Amino acid sequence: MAKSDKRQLIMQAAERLFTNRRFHEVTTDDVAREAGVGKGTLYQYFHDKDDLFFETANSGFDEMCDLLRRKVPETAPFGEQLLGACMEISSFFGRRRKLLRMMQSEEARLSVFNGPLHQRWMDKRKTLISALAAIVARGVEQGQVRPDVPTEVLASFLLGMLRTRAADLHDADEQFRKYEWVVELFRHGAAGNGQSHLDTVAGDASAGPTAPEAPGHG
Amino acid sequence: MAKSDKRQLIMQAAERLFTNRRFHEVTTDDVAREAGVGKGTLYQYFHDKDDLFFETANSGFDEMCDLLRRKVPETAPFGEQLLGACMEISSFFGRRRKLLRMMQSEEARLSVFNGPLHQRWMDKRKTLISALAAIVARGVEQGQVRPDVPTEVLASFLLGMLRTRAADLHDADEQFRKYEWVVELFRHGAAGNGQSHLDTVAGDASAGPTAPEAPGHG
DNA sequence: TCTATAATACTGACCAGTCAGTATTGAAGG
DNA sequence: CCTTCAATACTGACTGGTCAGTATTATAGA
Repeated sequence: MAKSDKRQLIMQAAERLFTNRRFHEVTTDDVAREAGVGKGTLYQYFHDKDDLFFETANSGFDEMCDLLRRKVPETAPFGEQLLGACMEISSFFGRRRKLLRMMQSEEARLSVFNGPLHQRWMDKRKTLISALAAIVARGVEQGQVRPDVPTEVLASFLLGMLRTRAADLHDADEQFRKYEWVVELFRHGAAGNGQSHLDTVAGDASAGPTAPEAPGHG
Repeated sequence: MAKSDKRQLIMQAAERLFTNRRFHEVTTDDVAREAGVGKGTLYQYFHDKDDLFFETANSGFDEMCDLLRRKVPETAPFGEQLLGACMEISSFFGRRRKLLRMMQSEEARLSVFNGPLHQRWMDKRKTLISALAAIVARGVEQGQVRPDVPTEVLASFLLGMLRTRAADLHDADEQFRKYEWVVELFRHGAAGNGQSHLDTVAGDASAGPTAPEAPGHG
């Protein structure tokens, strides 16, 4: 087994555990057992328990950036890109809801300090925001997005809305949990125009973002 | 000293510590010392360390609901209420940024489980959302908000946008951190109308007349 | 042989919660 | 006023268990 494989293996095990219990409720023995490796091996790949936790939480950004890069067609028109990106992120948040929680929790913690970890976290985050901002920028070029707000700011709000959809609307009417609503509200706001842009979508149940948790762990 | 005073005292000390370090990095000895009480006293007012943490994080909702109730005029027109509510919440998130983080972190944790604490948390949260939803409902009545999305859903997105503003836009251009932008984007979306509603805020807006503006918050 | 690993034993720091004892309060009686 | 007493609030040293990280040994593959 290659080195990187084993590192992956450990992080996956860590994710299964850390997403279901708090940091101090998961022991390194637990992680080693779950991963099927010796306890000492953890320390070959990670400096300490904190490092393992951080790396695990941090990995979510890489995965999202990957998704956007692979799944969103680079040359599509703005509307299509926006919808595609939101679909991918929504789907990710749905599949990996617990990882999202773990990321939120870690981000909340790190934001209090100014250490090197905070910097690394913000860099990763910025990469994701930039990817979204690039799409928004196309919207500006094509005259579909207001040019008077920085694209990064709009991208932050968009990501925030997707987060809200995934995290806070779990009990809301399924219809309004659809990611298309996020796009609709992001583009046209709550005032709307008295006419939903989602006529073709409202009754359609094909969207996937409400799928059950992927890395389930009893 | 009355009983409730001491309880307050302990929670304030707990907030100071828990907002700067993680749960497992704060000892009950720390809290007792910070509060200036004996360790045993903690256990007179809180069942255990978890209880103390929960109560402390949870208190933020009460404070926000209080603010909305006291500061937002009940009979004002929709636009004014919306702006007022956003100002109060933004201000709260600014003043108590670390408590916001603590709340996020706790919410992230609780959402993984289905215990009674989760229920209590969600109830408190719902109270806040309902208060916002009531304002949004006035907007619907007055024809200023689209009637095809439940007010609670819109309220969730609004709260999410305020959260994004407070938590994620800390490095953004100060101009776009103004809570008025949240209101603007919430109402009219990223597509805008090619004309900012925030003439006094948007630096490049060529339109002259100034809109009435609430004072900036600290 | 050499390297990476699993398995597991070990240790020393750490800490939540307890409880026996102390301080404070307030009421009742003189 | 002072004293006594009971009830309540409070304290902090102590304990028993926990656990991160290290050391050791044995094994397997290159």
